[in-house]
Amino acid sequence: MTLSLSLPSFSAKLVPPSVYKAPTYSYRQKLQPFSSKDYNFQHLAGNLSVQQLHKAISTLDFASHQSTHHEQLVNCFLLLQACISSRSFELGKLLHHKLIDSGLELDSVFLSSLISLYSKCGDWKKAFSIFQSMGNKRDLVSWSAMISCFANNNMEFEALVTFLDMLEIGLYPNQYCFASVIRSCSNAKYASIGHIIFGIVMKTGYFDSDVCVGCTLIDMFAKGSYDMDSACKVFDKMAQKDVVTWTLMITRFAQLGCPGVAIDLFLTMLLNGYMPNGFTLSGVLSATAELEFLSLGQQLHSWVIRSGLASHDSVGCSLVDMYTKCAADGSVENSRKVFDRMPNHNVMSWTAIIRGYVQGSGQDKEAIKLFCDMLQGHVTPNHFTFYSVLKACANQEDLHFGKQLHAKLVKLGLSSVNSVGNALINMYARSGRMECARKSFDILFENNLISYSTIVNAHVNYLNSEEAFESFHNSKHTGVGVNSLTFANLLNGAACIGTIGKGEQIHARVVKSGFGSAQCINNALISMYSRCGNIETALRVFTDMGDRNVISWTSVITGFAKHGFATKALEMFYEMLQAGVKPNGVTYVAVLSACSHVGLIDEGWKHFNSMYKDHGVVPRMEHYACVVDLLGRSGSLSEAIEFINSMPFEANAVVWRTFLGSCRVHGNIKLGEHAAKMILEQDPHDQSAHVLLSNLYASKGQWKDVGAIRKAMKQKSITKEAGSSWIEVENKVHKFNLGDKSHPQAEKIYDELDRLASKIKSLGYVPNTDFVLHDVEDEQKEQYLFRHSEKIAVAFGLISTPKLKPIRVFKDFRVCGDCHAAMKYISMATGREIVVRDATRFHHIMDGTCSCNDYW
DNA sequence: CTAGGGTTAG
Repeated sequence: MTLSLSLPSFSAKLVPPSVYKAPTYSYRQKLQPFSSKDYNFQHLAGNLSVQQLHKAISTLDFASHQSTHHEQLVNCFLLLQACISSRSFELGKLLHHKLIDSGLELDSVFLSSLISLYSKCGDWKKAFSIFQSMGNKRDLVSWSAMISCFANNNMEFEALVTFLDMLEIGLYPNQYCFASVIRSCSNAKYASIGHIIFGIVMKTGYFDSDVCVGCTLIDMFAKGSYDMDSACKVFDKMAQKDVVTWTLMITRFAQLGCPGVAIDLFLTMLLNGYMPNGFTLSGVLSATAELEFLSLGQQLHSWVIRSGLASHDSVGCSLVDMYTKCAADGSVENSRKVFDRMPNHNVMSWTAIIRGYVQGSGQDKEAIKLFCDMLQGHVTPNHFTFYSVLKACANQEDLHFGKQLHAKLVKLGLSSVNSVGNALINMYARSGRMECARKSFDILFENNLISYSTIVNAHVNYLNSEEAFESFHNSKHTGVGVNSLTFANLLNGAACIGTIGKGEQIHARVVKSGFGSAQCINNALISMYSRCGNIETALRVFTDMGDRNVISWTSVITGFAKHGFATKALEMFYEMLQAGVKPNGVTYVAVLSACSHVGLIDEGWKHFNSMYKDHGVVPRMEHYACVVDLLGRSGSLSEAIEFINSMPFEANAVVWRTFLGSCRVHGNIKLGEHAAKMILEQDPHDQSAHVLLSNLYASKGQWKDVGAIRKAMKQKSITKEAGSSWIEVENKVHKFNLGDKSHPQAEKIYDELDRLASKIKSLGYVPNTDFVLHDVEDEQKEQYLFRHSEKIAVAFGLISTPKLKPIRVFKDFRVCGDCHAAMKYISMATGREIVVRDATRFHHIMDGTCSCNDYW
């Protein structure tokens, strides 16, 4: 549906305000006490409690002759107003039904209020039927009420059409009408119409004279186009301001990521003599929470108590939230105190405290308990509540409760709401139930970037590379709630898989979205390009970005390290120190691994010794593992084991696994067995220990030992995960397993493999059957080698990509030694550059040599 | 009579 609106014909229909006559009729002037002697509505209507209202309405007696019809109407009208202002909509409806039964005729004033009643309780159909039944009794007020009703119920299109219809019949809009119609332009879809109406409002003068109109305009810019500049211009030009205006500006700045500005505005507001109310406080408290500005939060809290605003619902919620977000140690104590002292709890306060337990302290069991308490207290959870509880469930080993919630959510129709759906995806993905995760994704109302980023991350964690981006391809950028973190997540997904095509697409979206300068995005871009094999572009992003932090530097150093450019990595490291950026633990992992990838043993030692001494970074297990790798990889196995024994804490499986890897490379069975023993002591089911040791035996031809390990694995029901390789061609990821024939072009691929085999043999390639891990005849061994997934991926790359482009292959495990050798020959035979990323590093293979110098 | 401001999220 589109709405076309052209300014000339539109304004030609406007009648000047003086022509329009406001109704002279007023209920206020003709108040009379109603039949029941118990209530003097004239005084009480505004202050009736819900119980009193209920009694008054249920005891209404229209048959009584003590008062005239008009007096009865006047009093009913007051009751209706009381119902609306106390949000007792059910009572309001009861009143309406009683009036219908009484047969009293309702005038346009009364009917407009009824439209408002139904509008506010969400029953726009009823409101509309009243409006339609009014026929020619419709006046400006009833039109305004109807427009407002559509705006309230997310029917912007209908609101705008109604507005146009009203102009059509020659009514001139007043401030109420403008406020409603502008509100429906807060939807980004109608931003351009909003600008036209803005122009008209400027001419009418309502913009200067009416605070409400100004407020809706501010919101139109803030909500519809995230355009705080224009919002500020409206704010500055407004002749009249009040608490609401200030509050609006404060909350919008806080919501749009400028909490500092929000707090400044709050102070300016105080300096200008405005008295903040509950809404203001809750807005500024959110800003405070966002900045984790605890001391200001505490000051505001004491002010809240002194000013008596503590009983304000949303202030309580904001305080609960502020204390959880500001607690450096994640404690919920302060939040809990605020929560317990709140006079009444609603969905929001329950959700705030539950969220506190989940996010702050990770006390998931307590969060689930609170959720049950909430249900017991008959408070209905909303999708935010479910979001938090599902997060708590995701951390439980037993998904029983989580599944129950899922069933409940389906019944409530909430499972397709984005935030809930994302929480479900997360919950299932965490426990590896990818099918359930996928189903939760498929039923989402709106597959926006955030849900894509959730499912992509979920798949990435389980290395379902071909599925991860399958859906991303068609994703639409809805822009709703997307922030820099969304993009960073997506980039991380692309990086994990190594799909540079998707990575570039996301990069383009980032640029379009205006998040291009965000530091976390640039850091993610550096990492993405480098992990996808394009270190040059990674470096360019790094050079071009304005504001670099440790993460930016570390990302680029890691990039160089992984690509085997140790000297470049170390140069960057020194440059970073020169720039005055303090290295952290991750930086040292990058530096040490750079050294170990090229065998710079002395340099590595130097940094390991200086990290604490010169930069105060305490070496952790992973740093020790780097040194073990540094020594072991270079063949100094006995030094490595000496180093392990001298560590200040007991080596964990990671360290031993690193060492076992070195034993495999250098063929040392005795030390390898020891390492495997140490790993299995910590975890008898460790898969890598079994596989590495078995491979070590196999390479030495000790088939009996290989068999023994196989048997042991079978007994412990440990399965060997099959390694796989993948390659991206024309934006699609093609994944291959060992001996894979499932690809549609399998026949062509295997033909190419055969051709390659004979071609490279003539160049001197000798199959290295040490890498065949089964005990079979030599001839068969050779065939086995040519079924390796990395060779299949390379062959596919050769037949399906243009000649000049490098072939980028990814493997989830270490590349096999024979494949590595074969690829060097293949690069010679075909003149193609082959880039391989395996579990540990990159290999750039060209003209028969590899950037790793066969040291890896 | 009809209009403006609030919490929680990936």
